[in-house]
Amino acid sequence: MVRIERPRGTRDLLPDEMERRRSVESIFRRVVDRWGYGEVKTPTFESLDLFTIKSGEGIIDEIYAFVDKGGRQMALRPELTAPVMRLYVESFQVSAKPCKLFYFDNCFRYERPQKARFREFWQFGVELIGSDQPEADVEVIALAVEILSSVGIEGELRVGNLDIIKSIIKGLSSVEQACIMRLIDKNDIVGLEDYLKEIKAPDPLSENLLSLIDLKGRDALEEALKITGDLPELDRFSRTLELLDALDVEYIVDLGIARGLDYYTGMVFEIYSDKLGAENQICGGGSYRLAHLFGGRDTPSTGFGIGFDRVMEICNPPLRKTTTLYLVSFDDTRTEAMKIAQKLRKHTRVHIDVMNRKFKDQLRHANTIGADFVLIVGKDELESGKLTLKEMRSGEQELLTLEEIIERVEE
RNA sequence: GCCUGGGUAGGGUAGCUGGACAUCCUAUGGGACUGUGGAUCCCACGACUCGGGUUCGACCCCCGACCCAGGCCCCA
Repeated sequence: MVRIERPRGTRDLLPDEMERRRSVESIFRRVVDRWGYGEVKTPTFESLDLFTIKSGEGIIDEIYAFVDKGGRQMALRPELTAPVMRLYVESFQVSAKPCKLFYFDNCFRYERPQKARFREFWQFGVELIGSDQPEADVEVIALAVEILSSVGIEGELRVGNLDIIKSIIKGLSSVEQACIMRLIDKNDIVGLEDYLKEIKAPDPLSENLLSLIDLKGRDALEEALKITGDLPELDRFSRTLELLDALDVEYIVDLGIARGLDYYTGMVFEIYSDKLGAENQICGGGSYRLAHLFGGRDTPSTGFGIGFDRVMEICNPPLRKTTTLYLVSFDDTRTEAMKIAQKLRKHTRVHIDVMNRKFKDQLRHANTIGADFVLIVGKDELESGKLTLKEMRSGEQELLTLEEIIERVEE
């Protein structure tokens, strides 16, 4: 017999873990609801084109792609921004702006699995569509920060801006620009220097670029101003940071972050945790333009995706404690016991023997599964109209009516 | 795709530079035990990741694959 194994990079999620995940999920949902975002769900697979148009070369070779029986090129979604924007173009283009959407779904990437990196993983994210104002950028950042802090995660927020970098290299070809952005994203400074020499970029450009991406922290903006001169993008970025300050959102300016996906335009941000291993980014986002690529009008948007599995690695969500009742019965009282169990399930969690175990073994089993109470439904009890409720922890028991029992277990 | 370290019952382990039915703990199911759990005892269940090679003989040595953990890369 061949044992079928779980596909590489995937996980089975067992009841305890699912309970933790549902707890975090419901906290996240509550936050985005308070901010007025509506949930959307898109298909698990889409046309391959949706992801190859603008997500960048990087994503193509890690996509789960296949040809369906009709000969169509399809792909399991590697991320959700593109699908949500496709959905937006189809359904929300003429709706009131801004359009505020959130999602929580699984994504697939063909990568080498390691700590907090899987081939099937979950993303919780939002897209704020229709505004290119700093206020929109700030709302999205602040929301990301609040979602994470709602489960006790205080990550390191880094905020950057691609417009500023792009203003310096706008004279270069688009291929050269893309290549430069990729090297910046990789933080490959040596590679970047080599590349600038290779394409014979003018010296001032190279110098400016290299010093710009090196800017980090408080003074970054002023320094950038010295390098680039007055730029409208700089003003906007300044306003963004001002608003973050006003909201007491802590951040580090980092003009060296570039993001792996090619569709980002202006503001970009990433949130890191020091509690994870090599895969320490728990959130990434920024402003982008995608709608026009999917047949819609050119529309500014801002969004982020949170790596849900990474969040689960580092947080301890509150778990709801439900009183567990184990109903012990005998051959001659089984039917009645099952009826009683049905009634009690309206009030709490109830187990009943389905193994035809003997009395003592039922009790033993109630103990091993951690039942809070055992309710004994025997002939004597049924005749008296009361049932024996035993508290497992203390071992104390008493005869009570069904109503009294309900009152007790609902406490 | 690359690097490092690993794969023995459901979980945890012992055995090994080759020798008979692979050790123990735990979990699970049953019994001792006819209406009072956690203990104890007994029984059952259940594994050498897979495929080659070397050998009279491989869990052990060699090669490869697969999978796992961690790192590179990339990302969430």
